[in-house]
Amino acid sequence: MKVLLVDDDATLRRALGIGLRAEDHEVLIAADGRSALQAVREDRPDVVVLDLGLPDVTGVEVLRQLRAWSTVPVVVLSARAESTEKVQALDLGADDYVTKPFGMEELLARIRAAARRAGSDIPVLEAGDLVIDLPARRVTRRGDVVRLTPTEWGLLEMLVRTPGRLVSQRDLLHEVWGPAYGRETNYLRVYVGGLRKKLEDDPAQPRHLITEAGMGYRFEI
Amino acid sequence: MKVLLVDDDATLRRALGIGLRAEDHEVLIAADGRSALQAVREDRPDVVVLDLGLPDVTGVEVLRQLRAWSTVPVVVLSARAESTEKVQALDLGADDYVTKPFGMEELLARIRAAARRAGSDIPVLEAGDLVIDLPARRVTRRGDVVRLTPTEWGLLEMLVRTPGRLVSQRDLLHEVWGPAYGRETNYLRVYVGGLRKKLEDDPAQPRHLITEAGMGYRFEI
DNA sequence: CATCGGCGTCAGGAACGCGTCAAGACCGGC
DNA sequence: GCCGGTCTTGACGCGTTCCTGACGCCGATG
Repeated sequence: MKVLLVDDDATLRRALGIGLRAEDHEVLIAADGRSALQAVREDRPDVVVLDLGLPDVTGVEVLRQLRAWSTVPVVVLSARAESTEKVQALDLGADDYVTKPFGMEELLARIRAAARRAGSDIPVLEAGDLVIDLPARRVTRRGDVVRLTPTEWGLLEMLVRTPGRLVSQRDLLHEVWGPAYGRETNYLRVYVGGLRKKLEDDPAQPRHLITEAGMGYRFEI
Repeated sequence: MKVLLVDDDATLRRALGIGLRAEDHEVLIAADGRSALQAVREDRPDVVVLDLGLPDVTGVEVLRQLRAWSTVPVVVLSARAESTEKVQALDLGADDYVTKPFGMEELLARIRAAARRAGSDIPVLEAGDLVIDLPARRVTRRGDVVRLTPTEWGLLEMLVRTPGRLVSQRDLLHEVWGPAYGRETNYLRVYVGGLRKKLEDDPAQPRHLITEAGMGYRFEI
């Protein structure tokens, strides 16, 4: 599981990082709000641990911007137990709120809980005559199984994880082909074409795999 | 029979473990919810004994997660006799609910009962002219018994436990050959070939043991 | 109207993964 | 020790998947 750790305190980062890695999580680090937002967009972590006391932007502001487009579970850390801030954070879509000082075990537990809650949101997605079962890795169209190659799966999975939402070309390439393939948009054209041929009634008039010229693609239910 | 024991209390684990092993069960241990879910996925126990008072996630949450994809019988242990929690657990698919303190004999009986009930739930899987009886470790094809080697059985069992669902090469190797055989996909090719020869009408055109190139295999009913 | 950038399509050829086979190693029972 | 069954291992052919470049279309731009 990928965990993004947003905190300006190097000591705390180090301690949490050790604990998280001990549980086989992949740990990403961001020391300020700007890079935190960038990291969520580019690396798609499964959970974000966000300290409200950041140097540049307030943590609350980071959370607000994040929630404009992402549903990634966020566990908020704060030195203050003040009710107002806590309410504010939870209203903005934080999944949990942990007050310092806290036990490492408790935090790890809350992170796991948040990730698990989020992970079981959409087991199968139905879109018209398509049924997309992500955990089973199975797509059916009007009841018939559709066979996809691994690359086609990676692309479809990335799009389907945020239905209706635009996913940039850069992020798609980053996720499916790796960070090095920053601007090879021809891959995308070829594979989106392949997916449309397999999934759409009329590949020339796609209803699900929508192009946003110059930006990316979105999966429309 | 494989029993997964999920409890954070080492004393209780030890006591139950002795009792279960005395009845010729194979006992697996998990001390928290996360490893419990992992253990069910990877080791496919026949019964799960789940203590609701776990350190990380609530036992109820573990149960909910589990039921998203597994039908393994679960016997719940709890210190509280509160009706709400009990109802909640049973609603989520627990097969039995045991309140502490309990007698060892009682618990063992309930475990046996749960396993028996579950065993008669899906005793056999019928797929075309195949009948696969997991508890009896027996496969028949058009009424004739098919002889399988231990490795072939392990592979088939892993695939058949989640019909229609893709099982990754990694998980198959992990379960049948052990964690060390992370990328020896040649084993899989050889043994899937052997199974097809024994189970499929036309091994070159398999209808049940389906390959998903680069990803894994699935058992199609 | 001409140009340009972005998208969709297609069709090789390369690279990879899969199925098969057979020889040898290993391990049990006798 | 011998024998049968089982598992491992490597090699080979073949089909699938992936990459790559070329081309046409379309809308935007000047």
